Amino acid sequence: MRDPDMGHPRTRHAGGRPRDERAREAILLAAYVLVHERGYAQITMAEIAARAGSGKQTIYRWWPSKSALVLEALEAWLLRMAPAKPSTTFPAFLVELCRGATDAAPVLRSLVAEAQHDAALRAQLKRQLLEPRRAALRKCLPPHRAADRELIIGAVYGAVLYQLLLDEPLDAAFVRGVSRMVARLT
Amino acid sequence: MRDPDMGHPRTRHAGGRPRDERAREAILLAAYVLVHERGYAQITMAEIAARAGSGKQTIYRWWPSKSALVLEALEAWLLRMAPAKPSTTFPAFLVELCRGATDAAPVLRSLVAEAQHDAALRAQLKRQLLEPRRAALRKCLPPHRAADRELIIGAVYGAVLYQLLLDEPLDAAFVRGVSRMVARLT
Amino acid sequence: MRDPDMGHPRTRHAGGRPRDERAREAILLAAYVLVHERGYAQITMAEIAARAGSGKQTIYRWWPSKSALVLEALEAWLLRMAPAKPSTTFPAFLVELCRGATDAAPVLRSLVAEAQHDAALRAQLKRQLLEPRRAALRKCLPPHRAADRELIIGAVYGAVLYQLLLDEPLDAAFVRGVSRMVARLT
Amino acid sequence: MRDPDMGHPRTRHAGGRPRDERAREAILLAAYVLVHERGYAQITMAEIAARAGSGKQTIYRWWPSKSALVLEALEAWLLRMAPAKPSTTFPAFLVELCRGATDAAPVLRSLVAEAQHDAALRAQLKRQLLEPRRAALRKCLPPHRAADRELIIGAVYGAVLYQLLLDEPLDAAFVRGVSRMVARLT
DNA sequence: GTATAACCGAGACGGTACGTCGGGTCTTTGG
DNA sequence: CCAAAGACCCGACGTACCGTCTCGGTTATAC
Repeated sequence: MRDPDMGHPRTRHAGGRPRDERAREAILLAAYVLVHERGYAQITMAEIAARAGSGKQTIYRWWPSKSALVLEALEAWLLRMAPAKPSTTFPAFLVELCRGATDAAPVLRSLVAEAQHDAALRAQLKRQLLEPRRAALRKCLPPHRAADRELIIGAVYGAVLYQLLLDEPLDAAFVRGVSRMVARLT
Repeated sequence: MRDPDMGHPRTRHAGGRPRDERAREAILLAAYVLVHERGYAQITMAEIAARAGSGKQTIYRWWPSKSALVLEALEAWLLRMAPAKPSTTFPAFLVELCRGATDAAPVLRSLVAEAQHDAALRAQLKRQLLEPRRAALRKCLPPHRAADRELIIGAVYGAVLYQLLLDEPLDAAFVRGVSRMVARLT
Repeated sequence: MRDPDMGHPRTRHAGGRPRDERAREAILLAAYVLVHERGYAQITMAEIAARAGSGKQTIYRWWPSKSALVLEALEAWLLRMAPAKPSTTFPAFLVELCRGATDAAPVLRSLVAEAQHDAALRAQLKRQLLEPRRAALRKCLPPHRAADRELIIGAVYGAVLYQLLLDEPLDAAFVRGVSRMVARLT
Repeated sequence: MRDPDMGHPRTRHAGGRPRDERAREAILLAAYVLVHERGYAQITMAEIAARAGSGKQTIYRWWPSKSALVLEALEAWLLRMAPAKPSTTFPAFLVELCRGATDAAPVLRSLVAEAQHDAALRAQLKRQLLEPRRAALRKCLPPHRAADRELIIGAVYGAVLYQLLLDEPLDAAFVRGVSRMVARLT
């Protein structure tokens, strides 16, 4: 979202008041926190605006919908939480993944849920959230036939998704089990 | 703590007009068909009532919410579609599972989505829909250490869930791949 | 309502269970009391039935609508309260009228109100409630030109209606004033 | 206890989109016209909103109930229809009154009806609609003892109310009759 | 400076669905 | 056939939230 026009280090801003970055951050934070606390469906745009000390229009000026806002709020949060250097072994990767997923669980779940009635959001979710992480996982696995590798990746993310969506824990036992399973497949 | 109707195998209906079974079935069918055709979020309770030739109040008398209704609608539909005898080998089971999941995809997705904002529905979904199918899958797998077996089951259902929720196909290639993967794990 | 078939001292009752007079009276009383206590609009048919210890259908079997029921309930009550012999002088008549109207005020008001959206009830109200009382008043007035007499009657009932509907008292002062006014007109 | 906006003759609109006066007028007009055409009970808030090209919420934002809305709609209509200069003789006043009451009959009746289940509306009706007109009538009558004068006023408005609520005409004959009656009392 | 333009908070707007309520009908069991 | 019970259809209610529009004001560049 907000692809900056490719080459201009700062958007040219040809007159008019510039965007208020403080408002932007306050909105993203408010969206994340509120959805985390009470769940996507319980939160209204008016409430996010009020918490961020902004007006609703300021939100709709920059994000097309509630779901797009929450998706970016999640991305921003993941970015803040990202480790200095990425994991390189599978178990380390999985630990990191499970930790992040557990922390952001309510938001993540809400987004996956919302994406089920919105094909555009679904595509965006895959492109912006999932695909980069699939790529990261790919680097942690030994070489394989491509089809097999993608299947394993699907099984790993699927298992995580299952635990996440059905209230099962993403704990150390889960990590150990999946790691062993993956080890046996490679 | 004694069953009050004293030996009557079914509750005897103690006065008042009995529940109209035809309305019940019409409502469940309408809910399933409409959600399947146009998607959960696009369908209103009023529309389901109209299609079923019933009043909204009749729906709310028996189901507490749209999601509870759609869950029961899905169960009723699955019951109608259930094969005469259950599969016994893993690939046959998976084929059957993928076929059912593909047919009911819009409804299934909606329910998983809705369950993300509703812990009670989530529990009900696990208990009434998932757990029986996990048990069925368990019978198709060779004996294992219990922990490993549950993990494999989670990976299989997770992979299916992933494909289902993210618009990926549950096709023959997927079935072959997962079958091969499971074979290597056993 | 329920014009008794004129000549049969008891309806012929050709087989089947006879009407339960106790239920009829309980319903009329419940209707009157409840409307008197809480007002027409606040009372539901279900509530009247419950208070009367009857079913809703028993009400609808004998009365076509809520307004018809309340009208008959009022008539029954007025009948019970009717004095042994009718007044013959105007002031005595007016005293009696004001007393009855004050006692039954909530019910009377509700009926006049309801009659405003229901032409049939309006006609019935005039025919069954008002016309007999206009006739009674006519007898208390000295002879006049017909047109003048009807106008005076209209002014008297109008003044009472005004006080009744607008929360003004139908007290001794009112009676004295109207009596003096009528005296000057005759 | 000082007017906070310090000399500004009209409230200064302290932020936010100001109330849309066009919507306000459209709603009042729609309410009046619809109630006039089809009757209070047959009209729904949704219908008024649709006819006014507004949303239901916009109505509920500014009026607490259908009856309050219709009362204001009637007042607005009476204001639009008000004659340039008020009548000064009683017969002229009565003609004017009967004409207005006949024109607005369906709306007026509905309001009186509704006021019977709502003490607040009843008070408002008396204060805003009736009291000013009683005062106007007072000026058309020759001096009297106060108690007698109020009684005459009550009888006149009562007679009009009676005709209005019971489907009797407010025609020339009525005006002549009442005028004659009042003449004899003065 | 002053004009212009895009921004900001606030909050009213049109619209859609919600879940509830009550009127009047229908369908049981039982007397 | 009547009575109690209670489910049924229908349709209006008042509320909630979405995403848009419109104010008064603010803060930048452009002239």
